[in-house]
Amino acid sequence: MANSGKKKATIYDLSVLSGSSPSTVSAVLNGTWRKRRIKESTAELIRSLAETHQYTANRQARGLRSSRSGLVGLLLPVHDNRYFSSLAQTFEAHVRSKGQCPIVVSASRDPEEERKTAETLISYSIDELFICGATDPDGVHEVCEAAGLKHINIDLPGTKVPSVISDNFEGGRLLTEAIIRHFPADRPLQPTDLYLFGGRNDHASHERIRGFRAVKKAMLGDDPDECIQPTGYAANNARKAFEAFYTRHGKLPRGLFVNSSINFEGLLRFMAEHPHDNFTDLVVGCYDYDPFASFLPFPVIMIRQNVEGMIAKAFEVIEQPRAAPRIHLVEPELVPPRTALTGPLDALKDIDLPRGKS
Amino acid sequence: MANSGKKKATIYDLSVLSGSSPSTVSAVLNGTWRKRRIKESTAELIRSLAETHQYTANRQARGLRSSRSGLVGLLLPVHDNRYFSSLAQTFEAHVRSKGQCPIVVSASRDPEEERKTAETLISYSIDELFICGATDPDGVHEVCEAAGLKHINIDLPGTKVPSVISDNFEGGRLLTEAIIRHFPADRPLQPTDLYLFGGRNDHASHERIRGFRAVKKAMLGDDPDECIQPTGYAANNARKAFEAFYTRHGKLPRGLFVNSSINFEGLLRFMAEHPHDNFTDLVVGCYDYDPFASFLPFPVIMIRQNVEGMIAKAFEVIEQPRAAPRIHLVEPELVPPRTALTGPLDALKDIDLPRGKS
DNA sequence: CTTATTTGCACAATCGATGGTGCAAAGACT
DNA sequence: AGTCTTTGCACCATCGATTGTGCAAATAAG
Repeated sequence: MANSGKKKATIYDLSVLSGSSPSTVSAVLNGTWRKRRIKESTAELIRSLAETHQYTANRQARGLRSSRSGLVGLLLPVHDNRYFSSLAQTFEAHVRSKGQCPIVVSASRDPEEERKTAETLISYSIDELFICGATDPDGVHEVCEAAGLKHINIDLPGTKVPSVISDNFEGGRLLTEAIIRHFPADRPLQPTDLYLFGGRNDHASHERIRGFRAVKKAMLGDDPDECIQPTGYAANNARKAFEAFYTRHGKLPRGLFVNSSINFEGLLRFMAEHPHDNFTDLVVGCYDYDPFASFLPFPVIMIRQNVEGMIAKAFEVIEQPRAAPRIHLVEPELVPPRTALTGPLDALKDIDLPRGKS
Repeated sequence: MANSGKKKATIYDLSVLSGSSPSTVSAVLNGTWRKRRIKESTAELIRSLAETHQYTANRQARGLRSSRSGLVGLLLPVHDNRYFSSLAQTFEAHVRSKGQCPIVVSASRDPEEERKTAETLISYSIDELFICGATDPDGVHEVCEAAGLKHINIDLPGTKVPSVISDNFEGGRLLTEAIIRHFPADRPLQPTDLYLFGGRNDHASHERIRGFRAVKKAMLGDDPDECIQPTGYAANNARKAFEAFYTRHGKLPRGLFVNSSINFEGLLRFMAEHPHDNFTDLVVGCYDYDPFASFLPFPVIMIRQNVEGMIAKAFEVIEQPRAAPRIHLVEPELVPPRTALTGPLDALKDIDLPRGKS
């Protein structure tokens, strides 16, 4: 670590150096100087001084005065997940393009932590908050509302402000249909061959399950309750559920609808404990996309949510002064097995910096 | 979105309500009140008022006065990556446990953007900065140094302040050895059967390559230069390199050392374009861990970096007043094929909130 | 040469929390 | 009762940038 004693230059330093007042310096450096009829030459002098002294405005002071901070918050369940980190990546690009600074935090899907975390962000006077995948969006809403903070829901809807979410019903339908069609006509899937694992009592799970059941009923004729196993969003819970099924039936279901990649990891954990099983008669549909999962040794059909579309829509809606608290659906995309899609990172150039040191 | 007119309560509001002065309110609510000899009953009154009015201190005002913000920065190359998002997750837990607020941003491995981003964070008066995987750590150092900001390098080392990084040489050695040993004795690997793809002119790549070459030389007797293909950190560049090799030789190398998961994605993209190839005589070693990759239909040996260990070490070192700019190595872990490891998310309880609405 | 107008900028209040200082009132002590 | 402490708190400057207002000097108009 390092911490030299140097301090940052302030408008007062520059005002002394330039022989003008702090307010003049401030106006010049924040762009409002024409309105204040500052001479071009004065502005030029101050700008060059700022340049040589590496002046940058103290955001805390500016924010205190203007009660805006330039910070835009994103509240996630977790970072450590392909879908959410992709949201973070896209979110950051949008925020930075508006000249603001993203502040991304996670709250573990815990309602209490969600509210506390929102409070913390509010104490930094953030300008807007994007509430993503929250277990209790309306709880966070109360907190934002009390602070007069603009906010919007993503991924999981609330009832108080607009929500931008995936069309989970349609995605569930698409995925279920693709799983069923993947089986050959001579060995078709029976209703009890197709199970859904993962998810919980949230809007997304409900919709996906609704889509799953609708398609099952329509295509397979029946839709037994036992085939729905909303085991939550934890790999180990999913693993236990697969294990339990396996113990009871001596095999896995032929068709699996796995709700989210974290539960797919649970399936892997289960498989790791059964190294001699080949799972040849198995088709997995996963509501989430991961390129590696797509190439696993059994057919894996995936859903990729339209992250860029959702973020863009959310930024559009949050700017509308008095938008109604309706749900905006964004269509997800079905990804066939063995597909390597590009992501937000592909937009980056891969630069190489020639470096002096080895 | 929503934005009611309400304002947050301030110490001035509470001072009026309680009949005491703002400084008394401040002292009570920030814990310094005993030092100021405030009566217990006064403190109690103010605390209850703060409670009912949902008071939280304005961090910008506090930060302005104290020239600290409670923000701790993490500068990443990208969010959208299992390794870095796992670092973000672990970082956040550490920061929050100290009562501070994490602010995680990415700078795309671009030296200029890295410096600019650091400047932005500095303008928010962050208290510390963790520089992770930066292409030009010393460039960021200059910026921090000028602002008197404590900072430390992670993942890629700099020369000016301490660095906490993986033992990439050892990791490279481990991985290379495991790849070679994975081939049966009757069909052993030849020197030109084992290629390394990915990475660039950075410290981590150098060390991994050094480990790779050392083991190759020792175990296979030779180590041709052509087997080193540092194609960068972009999936498509890697894909092209695999394609080029394939075009030239009609097959892939039997053994592949893939430097980072993003380049592994490049391999998948290549494979997606060759759906009829089975790639049966192939062993991949990847310097990064991903559970799905671990279960691919060919043997995949992986390296998992010790994220928790690195973050913990970094927090330890950054608190040392005048630590020398040395490199702290953290040992990575070899992960055999078909292994589903647990991650930071497993520490979270999977709570379910019973909700009124469907 | 006056009066009106415009130009160019300085002054000072403000945002909310902090912390040094000062000073009454209450209590201790002689 | 008079002096000395201690207690309990108020007052005020401060952090750095923003912004409404005021006022000279320069210029234009008559």
